Amino acid sequence: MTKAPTVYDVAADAGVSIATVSRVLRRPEDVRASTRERVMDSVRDLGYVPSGSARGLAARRTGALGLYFPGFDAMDDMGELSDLLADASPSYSFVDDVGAAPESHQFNLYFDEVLRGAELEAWRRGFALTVAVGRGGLAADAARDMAGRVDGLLVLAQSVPDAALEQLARRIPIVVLASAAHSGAFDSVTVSNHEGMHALTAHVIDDLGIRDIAYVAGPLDSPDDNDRWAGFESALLERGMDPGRVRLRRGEFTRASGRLAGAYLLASDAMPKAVICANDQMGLGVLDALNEAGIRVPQEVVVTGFDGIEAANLSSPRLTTVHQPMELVGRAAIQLMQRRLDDPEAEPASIRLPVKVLLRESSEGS
Amino acid sequence: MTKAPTVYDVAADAGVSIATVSRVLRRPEDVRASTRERVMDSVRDLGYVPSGSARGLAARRTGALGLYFPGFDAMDDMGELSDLLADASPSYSFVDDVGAAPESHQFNLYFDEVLRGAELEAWRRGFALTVAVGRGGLAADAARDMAGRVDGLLVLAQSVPDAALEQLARRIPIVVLASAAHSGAFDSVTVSNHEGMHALTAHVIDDLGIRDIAYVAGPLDSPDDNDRWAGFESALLERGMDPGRVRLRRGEFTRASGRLAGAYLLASDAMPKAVICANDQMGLGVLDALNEAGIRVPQEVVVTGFDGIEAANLSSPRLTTVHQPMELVGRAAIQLMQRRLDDPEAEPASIRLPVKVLLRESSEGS
DNA sequence: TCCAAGAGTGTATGCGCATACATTGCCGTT
DNA sequence: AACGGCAATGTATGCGCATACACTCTTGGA
Repeated sequence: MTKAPTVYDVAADAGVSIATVSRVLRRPEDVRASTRERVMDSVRDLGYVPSGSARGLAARRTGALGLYFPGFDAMDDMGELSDLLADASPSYSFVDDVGAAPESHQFNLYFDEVLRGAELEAWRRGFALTVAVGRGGLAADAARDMAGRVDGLLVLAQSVPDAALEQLARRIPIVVLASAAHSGAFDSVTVSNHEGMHALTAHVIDDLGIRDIAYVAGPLDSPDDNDRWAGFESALLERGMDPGRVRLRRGEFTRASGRLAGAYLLASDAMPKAVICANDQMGLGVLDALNEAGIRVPQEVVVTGFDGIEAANLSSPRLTTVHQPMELVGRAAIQLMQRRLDDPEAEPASIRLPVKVLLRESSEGS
Repeated sequence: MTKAPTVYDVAADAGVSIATVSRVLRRPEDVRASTRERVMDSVRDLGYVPSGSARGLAARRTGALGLYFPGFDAMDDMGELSDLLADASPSYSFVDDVGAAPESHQFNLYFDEVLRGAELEAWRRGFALTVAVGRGGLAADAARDMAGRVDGLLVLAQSVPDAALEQLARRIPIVVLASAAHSGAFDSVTVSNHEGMHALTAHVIDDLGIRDIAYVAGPLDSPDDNDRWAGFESALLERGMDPGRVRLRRGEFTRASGRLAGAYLLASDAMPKAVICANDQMGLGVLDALNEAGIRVPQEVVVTGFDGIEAANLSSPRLTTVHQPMELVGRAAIQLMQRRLDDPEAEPASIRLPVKVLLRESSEGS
């Protein structure tokens, strides 16, 4: 790891000026083939790697995009490095895991897929992708730091305070993901939460003939949750049913809170004929509770979720749900960003992606 | 999005020199409180965001770390932005998904978790994390580009050609993940593949009393696969069994190839009493094949996997497997990188993380 | 044969910041 | 009263590259 060679070193080695070295790397066709090869040889010989910082500074663009997620709160510390290096603990251990309760990851899957889509699309367009996960009060600082090192910032709903977001928007393009709230002010990508839940609810009522329905909602501050409830509500209203009379439980979008909701329903006088949940995790939790109580799904009660996470495809019975194109959300966001970078004056645009209602065994005869 | 304010603008606004502005941001305690506040006010008023490029250039460090993954090959294109914006397609659709075959994601889960661990740990240490996914022949270029913009590079085994890797190592610190091959040359993080598979195999032979075993291996070029096979092999040898006589099928680490392997075993004269698979995906595929053929697991055949992915916890029967601490791999890698950055002259270190043998229903009485 | 028009290359500059070093002002000492 | 020492701030420079502009050398047409 000797001192890193620079354009000057390469130029000297190849017997050309630094401008030519730069051209060989950025616009090879502007340089005569023989010169180009000579320079490339020097580049290889010296192991030259252009400095991203210098490039970014001179070109006024970094070639990187940022993706900012809301944070996982639970962040238990791990032992420090010294522990790991010095570790004399056994290299393996046995765990009797028979009969363990399945608790799949929290919301992670959602982010993972969005991230993958964004990464994919960013790469295709020649951008690097820098990710950051917001942590409570520091979100604004972290976002600012990030804003300084990228050409554009993708922000997941609720991960950055609005005030901070507007500040940043004065400096670099912002695309907001999964938040209907910001439509109009920023470019944004959302999914058809409303329509999806509406369609699913209509299916339960019209096709399955069920009118005795309970609803398991998510946190009040979730825009997704609001949209889904609105879709559910409108389906009821259209059919002359009163949403106010629906048994409503509110959970945390986790499997555990779904179990609680399920237990609550079990303890009530009469089970509803259908339990519509605002996301899959809670739907799976409800399934857990019902399975445990020996209630047959879907024969006695129909259960549905929302999101289309993998775990909903592996449960028994498999969970009917509304699939969100999460990877597409990430890709679409990058596309919007590209458009914004190409034309900074364009009107803010909003992409609303379609969802798929996946009818599975938790709502159908097997 | 007017012209971005710089230190000069802030300095002028606050009536100080640029050095003072810089100090306020980097070493606030070196500046008198009254001055500091005046500068901070200007920073806020102007919406100043320091340029990461300029900082990186002047300070000779970017404050970012890179994470380089081998690529997903299948990269089907999506419609372009114009399609999405103009899209008049319905906002939802119904899909009859009853009875669909569960095919969980490919290897993604593995990367997702490593990434999460790395992100977490990088954040804690004040680094940004830039991710890139290698794409075939361009891997070397992409890695080089990345190397120019970060202070250190984490590389997953096999994602960058060795020659390119050594080039880059001359410029910035490299930490290799999940590759025993590079130990000694680079800092590296691995898991106890050998020991884990050895322990699992010993359990099958000694505790379950099974000696009629088939092995479903992964690709030949996978170091993980090699290690696991070696662990399996050594367990047999220790017990006087001949690894050469084990029925061996080689797959692609995918569920589909696991199904194929299962079908092959079913078609053979006699089923073995245990099928040990080099990863979970293939183990799940074998389960699929056996379930379909009506073979009872574990009563007639024991099946095991390796990795500890979530899907292996949701199958029926749930899959006995060896859990890798994937998130820890990511975190440990960042810790190693930190150590290397702190002390560039340190001897290359290797962290080998312990695994957990998870005994579940696919190998035990329920 | 001479010149205009590129093609190819070099020179000079600035991107925005961190920081070494210089300068100023203030306080306590002698 | 003069001075040393330190805290606070300013001045000047360079980090490594892209690029506008200047310059030289060919080449083809008149």
